[in-house]
Amino acid sequence: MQSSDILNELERGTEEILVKSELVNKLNKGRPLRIKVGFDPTAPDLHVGHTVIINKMRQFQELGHQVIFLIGDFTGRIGDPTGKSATRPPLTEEQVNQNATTYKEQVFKILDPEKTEVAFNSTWMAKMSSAEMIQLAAKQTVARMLERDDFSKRYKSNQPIAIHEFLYPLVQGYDSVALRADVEMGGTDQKFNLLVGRELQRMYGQEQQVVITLPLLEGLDGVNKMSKSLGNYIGITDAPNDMFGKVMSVSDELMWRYFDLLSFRPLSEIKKLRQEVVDGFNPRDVKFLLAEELITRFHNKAAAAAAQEDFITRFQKGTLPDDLPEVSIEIGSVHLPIANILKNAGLVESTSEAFRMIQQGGVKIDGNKVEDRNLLISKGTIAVIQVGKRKFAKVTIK
RNA sequence: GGAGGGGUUCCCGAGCGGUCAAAGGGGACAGACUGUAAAUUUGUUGGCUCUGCCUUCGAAGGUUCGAAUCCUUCCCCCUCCA
Repeated sequence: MQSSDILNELERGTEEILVKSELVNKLNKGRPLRIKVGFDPTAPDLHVGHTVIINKMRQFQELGHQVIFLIGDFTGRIGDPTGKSATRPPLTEEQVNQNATTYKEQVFKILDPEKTEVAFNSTWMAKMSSAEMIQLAAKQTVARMLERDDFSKRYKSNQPIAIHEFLYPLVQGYDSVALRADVEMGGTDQKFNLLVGRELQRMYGQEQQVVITLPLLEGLDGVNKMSKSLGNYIGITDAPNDMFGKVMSVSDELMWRYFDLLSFRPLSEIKKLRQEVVDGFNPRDVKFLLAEELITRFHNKAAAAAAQEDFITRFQKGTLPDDLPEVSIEIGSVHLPIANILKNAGLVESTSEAFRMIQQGGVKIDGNKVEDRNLLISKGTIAVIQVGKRKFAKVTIK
């Protein structure tokens, strides 16, 4: 591959490369570059939003570079300055190790384990003395810290900023010094922290790392960034059917964004698909392709095909899938009102919710809408109960 | 240390003695329409042994026939001055 082609490949899907000419110089050195990417140890359940950067890491690996998967176990104790929570309860070493294992299992679905170095920043940070920490803190000013977008916003709008939050970028930056990183990648929200790494490296007499930022992927709602707490994510360990459903529920607009950031298809092919949709091809079927690609990546091809078939029988033809979750509940008496059955089967949160669902016509037993909210279900009944479009179970009443 | 502002249901935010399970918005969920898309539209959004009852408005006490609303103490958050 030509070096200009390599650069184009690396640039694809990135938000910003600071500084591009430095990256070119580094690439021309002909040695494997050290590519640092930090991860938070508290959230080891990855969703596809995280994979945007992991895909990029893989790309570097394929080009022969050294990827460092840094687990911020020390930083995790400080708490990232999101403004949401002040301090986090410290994780035990055991928890960190367990999370790290979970991480690896997931990440190695994309990365090559042979070419990945896993590091923990507590390795060097835990040894740092208070005096050294203060020296580190002395290398940046409050004014500089307030340049960070969220800090300045919070400061201006009278939101609290705790002192320790200033330490977070410093520690993250110091990691780059400790690892002698050539390149550090992160989400656009990480830009400030990544740049602090550059400055600290210079102050410690090292060659400065190149900073590459990648866009944050929007969640299923298309508005907020994908996150577990918002529940708008596609988890990479999600079951094939769930993944398929989630991809299908994404808006047409957002689908293209997902193609850009998650698909391994060449840009030219994506462009062609767009044109086909403009010419009248059903976007739903293009979404099928995306779902298929993702499920193949995180599960396998057969699972992808099965999920698609299941989806078609379930939603296009309206029949129920074969592998319904089965629930059996025991009741004390001869029969129980439907509301309680729904609650006991875990199909609704409360009997009040059950009543609401019935009232709104969202409850079906063996395909028949339940009209009577006081309907009694007798012992020995076996029926497929459905609440809304997505929740259903084969319920056995004992 | 001083002065002031504030804590309301998933979130924002009204309410400031009864008509308050608490306006309005957001989100979410359900129905219609669809392509499990968008847009639109109708409705729901504390719990229960459900047309009634029970528990909620930072916490605990108190005043009152009656408190989210008044009083006391406590806890927490923010701002300004020093």
